[in-house]
Amino acid sequence: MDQMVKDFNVSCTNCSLDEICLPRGLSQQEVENLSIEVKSNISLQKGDYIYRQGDEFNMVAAIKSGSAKLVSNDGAGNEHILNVLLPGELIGFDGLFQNKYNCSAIALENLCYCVLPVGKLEGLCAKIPGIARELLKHSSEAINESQSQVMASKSSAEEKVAKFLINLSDRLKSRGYSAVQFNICLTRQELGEHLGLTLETVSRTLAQFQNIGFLNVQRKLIEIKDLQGLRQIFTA
Amino acid sequence: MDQMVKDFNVSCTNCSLDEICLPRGLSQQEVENLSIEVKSNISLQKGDYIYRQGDEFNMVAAIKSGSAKLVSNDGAGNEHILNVLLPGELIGFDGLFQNKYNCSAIALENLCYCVLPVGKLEGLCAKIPGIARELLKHSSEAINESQSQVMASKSSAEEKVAKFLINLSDRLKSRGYSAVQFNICLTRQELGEHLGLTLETVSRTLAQFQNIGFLNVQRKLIEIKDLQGLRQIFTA
DNA sequence: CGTATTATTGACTCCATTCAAAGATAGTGG
DNA sequence: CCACTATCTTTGAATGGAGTCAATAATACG
Repeated sequence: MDQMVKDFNVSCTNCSLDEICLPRGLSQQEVENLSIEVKSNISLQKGDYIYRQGDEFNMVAAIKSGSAKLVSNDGAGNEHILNVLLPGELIGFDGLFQNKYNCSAIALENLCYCVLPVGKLEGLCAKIPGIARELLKHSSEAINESQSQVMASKSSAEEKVAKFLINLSDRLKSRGYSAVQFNICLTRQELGEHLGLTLETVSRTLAQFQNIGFLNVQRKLIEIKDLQGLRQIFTA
Repeated sequence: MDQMVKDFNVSCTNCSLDEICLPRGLSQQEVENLSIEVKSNISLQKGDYIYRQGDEFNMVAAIKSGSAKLVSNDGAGNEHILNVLLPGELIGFDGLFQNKYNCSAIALENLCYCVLPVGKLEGLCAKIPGIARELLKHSSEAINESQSQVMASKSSAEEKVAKFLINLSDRLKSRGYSAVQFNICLTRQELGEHLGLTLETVSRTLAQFQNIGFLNVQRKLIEIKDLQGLRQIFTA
């Protein structure tokens, strides 16, 4: 018996991340229109690139599972980890300005992501009323995020590490993961590159938090034992 | 004799800043459509607010003359100057995400600006094909700017001050002002709040640059005597 | 002219870096 | 399974750059 064949590709319309990803502010009809243009579930292994700094800007991507890092090289040989990305988060907006990516996106573990090709963007903005607003909103979120990082850069090592852990915890929680136990997929070196500290200082600060009783640290596995205490480090 | 009365309001169509401001990527027809919605030439005095942190997001603004600073308060009493704004630069995108401004914009001297009301935005995006792209591009530029500030925050006091001066010099030059002599409208305190340094360190670093022969410093008036030398501080 | 604000300069302190060494863990191949 | 290696992490000691505290100087402003 003939039957309509359902497309089994996970699309935006039935994605569990639709509340935190691009579709969050769109109507069901709009999401369906968006869904058609999105290439979903591309998978990568640890260390693989989603895109490279300097590459021509050709897509905006959404992390579907796993995590990634945004790495920027300033030309003088210094690498900085701009951000760590979790499922539902969008990347690539930095490439719009000069039509090439301003940083590299690299998988920190096995990872799936979706792609919105840049060629479809202008058409989508015309066809889907809400999409321009949502894209701008996501950009605005990225601006806010960068700005709070700039502000955090003035603070002490303890505050930096505490803020990073709390921020990660909050974001994991809002995605349905445990807020108190998680794997930071970064080495101490990478944590340092993200926070503007040396790897030794990161190590010492984590050890200190463990001694106080705020954390249990086993290499990359972090257990937050006193979220409140950790929070007070930078609200005090 | 009856004659068409020309509107003498300076509008986007005949603004000298059209190559660096919002209209930069739009066709003449598109700029005319944009121009209708833009309220131009609002003037302020030193210290006045363009908008305040926490205010409802209701417009994107473009500096027309004079300069402004973006100030963010982190709630723990720390103020940070996110950026200094020059003619032709757009502000307010940070407000899109949460529908309220993430920082305050304050005039550093007598200042004129134009306003694009947020209510007109969605309509404009639909009516003017290029406008969504241009807005996104400006957001992307803001992201890139913030990201390079994050990276710069790791560097030494000398590098920070040198980068700030070079950056300002470049932007002034592209706007037709002198690249080698200008008035930084910020106090040492404010410079410090922008660069993540104390006012004393800023003062000492400027004095040092003067001793080397890179600068002539007379309070807020800066003369760059050796742009090349200044540049080498952070390219070396 | 007097006051408030802003800027400079010096001496001392402290936090994070640097340098160094040793320990822990994961992965590989015999 | 163990040995071997590479990578990552921890910890200690010494150093240094920017912060802090304090006093003075220069400028702006009513």
